[in-house]
Amino acid sequence: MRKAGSTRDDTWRAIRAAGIRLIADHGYEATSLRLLAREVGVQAGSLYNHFGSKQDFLARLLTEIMQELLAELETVLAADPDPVAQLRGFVALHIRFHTARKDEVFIGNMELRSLTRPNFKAVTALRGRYEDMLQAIIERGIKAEKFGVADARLAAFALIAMLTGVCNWYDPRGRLSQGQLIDLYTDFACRLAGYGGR
Amino acid sequence: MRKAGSTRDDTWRAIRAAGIRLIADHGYEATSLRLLAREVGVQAGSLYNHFGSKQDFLARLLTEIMQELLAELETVLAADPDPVAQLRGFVALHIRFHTARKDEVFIGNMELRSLTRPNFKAVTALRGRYEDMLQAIIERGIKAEKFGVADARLAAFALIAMLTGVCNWYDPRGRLSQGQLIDLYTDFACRLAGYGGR
DNA sequence: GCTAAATGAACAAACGTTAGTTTTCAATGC
DNA sequence: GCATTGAAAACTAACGTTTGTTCATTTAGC
Repeated sequence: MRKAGSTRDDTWRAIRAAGIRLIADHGYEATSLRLLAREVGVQAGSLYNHFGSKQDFLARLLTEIMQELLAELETVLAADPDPVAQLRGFVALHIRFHTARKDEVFIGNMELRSLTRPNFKAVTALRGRYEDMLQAIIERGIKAEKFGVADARLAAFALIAMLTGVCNWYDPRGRLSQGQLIDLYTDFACRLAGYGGR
Repeated sequence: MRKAGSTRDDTWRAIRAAGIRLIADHGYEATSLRLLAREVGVQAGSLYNHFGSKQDFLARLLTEIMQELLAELETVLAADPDPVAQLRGFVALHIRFHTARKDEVFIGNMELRSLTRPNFKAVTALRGRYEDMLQAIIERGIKAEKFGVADARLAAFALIAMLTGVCNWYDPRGRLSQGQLIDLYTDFACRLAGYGGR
């Protein structure tokens, strides 16, 4: 049987959207395929027309997220070689991404542990590149005598952790707008990097 | 049947230790009571002599952790009323706690979602008090004209997120010692709070 | 008419939890 | 100091669900 007006892409998008929401709410392990299927409006077995296994599904979600984040970061960095501009761009991108696509980023941080070893390695490799890119910005800023920190790698970790925290509490209807958040966090980031100009 | 030389407290400590390690490694949902029991050297049913349910067990772990962290913070704050000293004390305590008891803190951050509503509310209330205490330090620092930040609440969130990040990657055999970490993060925190003296 | 997407039923395995039984510990009375 | 006893902590076995996944079948799209 095949549903009227159903195409591969439409169904996949519905599965993806429901999966992200359910996993963000209940966690990967606690999200059963039967619940996911019900949310999509389909039987559990039908999901296997769209992924090989539950584990494949998670790996695909997390990989895509990290790849998109990396691609956007590369665009930002290509726009201006100046370390100060790049740090500002990094903060703005990170906050925008982490507020606009909160659920996806949230599971990207929380569900790494649910990946099998090979999938885990693949996704954390992408994450490692992201960290390395921020570290490189900071190091070039130090060479250019714009930034001043004792340990660029630790500063990168501290910055990312600080910025990523927003996806734990951000509420679009909350006290602060996305723009305000970017401004405030940019200030924090510049202070942390030891940037005098601000 | 009762094992030779087994007392309530000994077994509970073993269950607690194994539970923390297993949940930190695989997550709460993915940690079965049979695996936990095997690790303790006991049958699955025997665990119910020590907790009412798996959910009770998790709630107890997370509550105890937060209570201990809060108690230690209160001791630190009582030692010196000066906001600058308190901020330094906060950072040192937080890093010490998050490196020495990495696994416990890790599950304290990750497994909140696995708590039932009432348990969740109880634990996040404790966490809220922790955040409020840091916010209060910052606000008193601003009044004393030692600190300068536009938004004390956001600064508190940013600080805690930054510091809590260490439990995601800290390795006791890693590049930086606990003492070095505290020094470097204290510097970051002071910068973030806009403290000129440092 | 061929392929692709959906169905519904079934699978074995694993889950949290309970019940009844057995063994040990610790306190009591002599 | 030794025997008795009640409670505590462990065992084994089983329960009813739920889980991820498979398979043969049916139907819609190109």
